[in-house]
Formats: sequence, C-alpha cells, structure tokens
Amino acid sequence: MGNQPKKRADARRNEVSLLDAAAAAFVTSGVDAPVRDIAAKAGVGVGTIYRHFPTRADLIVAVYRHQVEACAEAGPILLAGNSSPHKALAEWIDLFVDFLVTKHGLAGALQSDNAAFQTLHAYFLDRLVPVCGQLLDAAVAAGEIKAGLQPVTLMRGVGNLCIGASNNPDYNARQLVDLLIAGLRH
Amino acid sequence: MGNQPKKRADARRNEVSLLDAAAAAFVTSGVDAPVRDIAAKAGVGVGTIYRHFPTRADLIVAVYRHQVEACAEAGPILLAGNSSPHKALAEWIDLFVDFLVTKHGLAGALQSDNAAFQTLHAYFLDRLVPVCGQLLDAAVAAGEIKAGLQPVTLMRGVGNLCIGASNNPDYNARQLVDLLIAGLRH
DNA sequence: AACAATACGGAACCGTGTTCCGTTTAGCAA
DNA sequence: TTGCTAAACGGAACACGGTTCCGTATTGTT
Repeated sequence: MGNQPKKRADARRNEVSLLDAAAAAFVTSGVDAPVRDIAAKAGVGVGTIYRHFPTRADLIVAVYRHQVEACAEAGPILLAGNSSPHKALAEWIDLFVDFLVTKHGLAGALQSDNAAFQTLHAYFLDRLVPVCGQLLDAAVAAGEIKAGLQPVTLMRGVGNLCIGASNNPDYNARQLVDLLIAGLRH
Repeated sequence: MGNQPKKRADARRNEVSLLDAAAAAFVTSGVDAPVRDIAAKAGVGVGTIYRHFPTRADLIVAVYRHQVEACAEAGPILLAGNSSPHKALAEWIDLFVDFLVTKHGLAGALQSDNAAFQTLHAYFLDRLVPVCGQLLDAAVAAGEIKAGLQPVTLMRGVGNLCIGASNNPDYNARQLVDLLIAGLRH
C-alpha cells in the first residue's frame, strides 16, 4: 500500500469534486444520472470523468464503498451479538435492504448484465457474499434453517426484490424480503 | 366488438409481419431488441412500427397476450382442481415464473418506471393481480397462510425475483420464489 | 381512370455514452 | 525565475438507439 505514483494536485482535487457531484446526482437522479450532468456539476469536462472512473461502475463503487464496507462489517457483529443466527441474518439483510432502497436505481444496476456494471457486481458480491455465507452457515449449524441456499442466490434475490422499491408506494420490498427470510425456517 | 374501421389489407399484412419479427427478435435479443432490427426483420420502415404499436409496451403486450391470458385462466382451474389453495397458488406462481424466465428482459421491463412501459405494467397487473388475489384469498380463507400481503406486491415481487434469471446460471430464481411462497405459511 | 384516404419509408433529429486529440497546467530542475 | 516535460484537462466529434415527420406509394372506391 501507499504506492500511488504521486498523482498531481489538480487530479486529486477533481477526483473529490467528481465524487461529491456524483453522490449528489445519484440522490436526485439515481445512479443512471447522465455523465454530462455529473461532469457539469463537478465543473469538469466529460473526459475527466472517464479518466478517473473508466466505467460507471467504478464511480458507483467509489461513492458507496464506505457504506458497503460498513454493511459487510456489521455481519460478524450481529452474529456475535445475537443468540439466534437466524435473527442476526434477518437483521443484516435488513441493513442491506435499507441501503439499497435508499439508492435510486442501484438495485437495478446491481443485476444488470451490461458489461459496464461488471465491476459493480463483482465488488458487491465479493464483499458481501462471504458475510452472507457466514450468517447462513451459522443459522444452518444452529438448526434454524434448511441448507442448500447459495449465499450468492440470496444476495441477488434480496437485491432484486429491492428494485423499484424507491419509486412505487404500493410495493413493499421489505415485506417480501421478510417473507423470504421466514421461508428459510424449517 | 367487431367495430374495426376496416383496416387496409397491407396494414393488416404488416401488422402480422411485425408481430412475427418482434417475437423472433425478442427470443434472440430480448424484449429490448432495437426498433430498427425488428423493422428490418419484418421488411418495413421504422415509421410503420410506431404506427401500429405506438410504444414498445404495445408490441410486447401484443406478442405475449395469448400466454398471459392462458396464465390468467389457469388460476381458477388450479384452484378448483386442488384441495389446498396454497398448493394451487404455488403452482400458479410456478406457471408465471416459467413464463417470465423464458423471456429475456421481460421481467426487467415489467418493473421499469419508464413511461413507455406503463401500458405493459398496466396490462399485466390488470390481468393477473385479480387472479392472484383470488388464490391468495382462498388460501387465507382456508387458514393456510397469513393475511396482509397485497396481491400486487406478490406479483411484483415474483416478477422482480425473475429478473436476470435467464442469463445467470448461478442464480436460482425458482428456489427463491419457492422460499417466498413457503414464507407465507403460518 | 381518377381520386381521396390510408399507410408507408426512411431521413432527420435528439439525448446519451464514449473516444480522441489539441491545449493547459503542475511539478521540477537549471 | 524560467523552461521544459509529463500529466491532466476540455469538449468537439462520433456512435447508437429511440422518435418524429413528411413526401411518396398503395389501396379501395366511385
């Protein structure tokens, strides 16, 4: 670590401008906010975006990395603080749903088969699937749920259930997720 | 009924050409197949597509109407032929999943908030939600499941779970749907 | 055969992602 | 300070797909 080849000061400045602008744009227009809008809001040209974040996924990952990390780290903590692994799993999934539901379009982007979102996909799965697997295993070991569900499937399923949750009052993603988790019980 | 203002013969011909071409394109490229491709395959200009099917949703609905009708009609039949309404519901949902999983991108289009898909949304929901509600009510009445789940929520949830199922071997949409339905039980 | 209504084709337009290259600027060294 | 070079920038230009529009062609009728 620490082997950054000394980026220029203006480059560093523009990078944070872009992150700020992207975060703001994502809130108002969702993660599909037009590249030009983000560039304008950051006061840079579109070329600069692509130089710093070659794909949209890179930008999204950069913006949400902190929150994803926090979610990943919460897994073991919930497991340790709960006598029931199934309960810990439910609470952890709840955190994940909280995260997704408040990000317009993120859940959709997460499952898009578009090549540009490959990195996004990979990052989320790499970081969260192991945590999910740990919780799932613990619940199986405790005899609370049946085995046979791949962590990756569960993660994708929960992600999918959250699609469109932010712009559709008569759709209750959380209720469905709860039912899904309930369905895991013996 | 039968009050069509006598469309011209060439118009009728083009309409079936378009439906055939669209059905073929949907199979190979998904329901997001480029308009120009469909027009070319049908041997007509793009203007002709828009004249016959003002929005993409109209085209999709026209292509899949038969199958949706069949699914809707299967609901009451399954209910009548099953002693357990919950089992009937599970089987009906299974039919719906079969339908969705084999249509590239349809599940995604179904929940898109894009205005062009409004009609699609409306058609599917209008046709299937009542059927789903009937099955759900019967299962509640039989004391098999708990009340409180809106039919529309269930339909959307199942639709969401099917997103991306056709192009991702390590994602098992049906397993998740089964868990969801299982979670409904008392 | 002539005509009006209907339908057609595809060029043109628009919005968005992406690339490319001439210009500017930061950092360094004389 | 002043050059100089590599790094970084900006935005025009291109690609691509949806959508519109209007001059032209076809149908059906009189």
